[in-house]
Amino acid sequence: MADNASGSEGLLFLTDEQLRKGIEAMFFAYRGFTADPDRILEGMDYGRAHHRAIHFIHRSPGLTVSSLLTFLGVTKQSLNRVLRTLFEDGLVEARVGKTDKRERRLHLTDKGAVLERALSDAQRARMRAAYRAAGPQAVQGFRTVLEAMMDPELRRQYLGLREDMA
Amino acid sequence: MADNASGSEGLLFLTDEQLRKGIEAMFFAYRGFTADPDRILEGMDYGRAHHRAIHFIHRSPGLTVSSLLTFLGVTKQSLNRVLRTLFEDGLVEARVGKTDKRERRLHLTDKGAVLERALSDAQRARMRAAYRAAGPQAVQGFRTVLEAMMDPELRRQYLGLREDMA
DNA sequence: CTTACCATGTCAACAAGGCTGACGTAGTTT
DNA sequence: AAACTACGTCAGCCTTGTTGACATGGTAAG
Repeated sequence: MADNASGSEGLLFLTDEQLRKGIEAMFFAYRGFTADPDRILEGMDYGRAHHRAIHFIHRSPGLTVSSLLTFLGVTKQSLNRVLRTLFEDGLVEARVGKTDKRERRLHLTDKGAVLERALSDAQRARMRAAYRAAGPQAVQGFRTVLEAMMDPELRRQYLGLREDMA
Repeated sequence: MADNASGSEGLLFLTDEQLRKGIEAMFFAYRGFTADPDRILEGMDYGRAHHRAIHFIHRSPGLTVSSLLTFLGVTKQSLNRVLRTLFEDGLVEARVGKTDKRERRLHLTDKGAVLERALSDAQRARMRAAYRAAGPQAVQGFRTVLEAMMDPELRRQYLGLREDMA
């Protein structure tokens, strides 16, 4: 298929075929994206849901349950099942909020931090390799497209917690 | 933690922080990516697994069950549960292979094609909007990074280097 | 200070979609 | 005839999502 004409001011390149390629790229890449952490978790009593919780608790220490809920986009019952095992196994601890004592602010324990490290090291290794192979120009584009693909609400979440840079 | 020095010939920009943002971008963007088809499927008796099967059958009409299996990366039992309902509802039909009669070559029916259209129209609309907003340069980078992120095996599938399904 | 929300946990039941293991049945190959 | 292959299927289990109802203690507003 000669699908050229993807000139530098680009509307013409948005053929259904091009878009389908993008869709499949997302599908296959996401599989790779989750593969390494999944491999680590397998055999332990944890799964992808635990990984996600651990990730966000690491990223925002002291966040509340309801904040975590909106990041993850699941029900509290679903999250609670996960959190409970993380408490029991001593990977996460909850401290009562200072100003509002109803809140439980979540933190990783040392033990939790160890697992977090292992998981994110694996995931970052793949991301780093991909970034290296693609180059900084491509990375910029990658982030731009992903950002544009998010629901506005989620994009706000994503951007809202950036501490710096663009 | 001043992460500056993200020079233009980039190795230095691969800080953990940068990588973490890439990871979260994947997470949030994938949610958006699946949101629209999910919305269509919800209420019907179908889910994301049906969407994936329909997608690949549409893309490669006449593919065999085992080819579909390797694209999807699930077990035959899992796939079969999905395929069965698609047969029963007349969205997909199987034709006995000409050369090898053990094979069942899968095709969408007209009815199946209608649903495929609805699903992929929704998904492409989002992809198209993101591509437009980001520009062709960014799209190029997007695809490059995603490709680099795939498992080698899956990348081969994606690039279509192994389609001996005739 | 009571009343009404709010943050969180929990019990119960259910569904989708993964998985393993074992077995069956045609059709193909040797 | 035997062995291998493509596919289907039964049965059971797991993770992770859902809804609905209810409990508890903290906060805020009347």
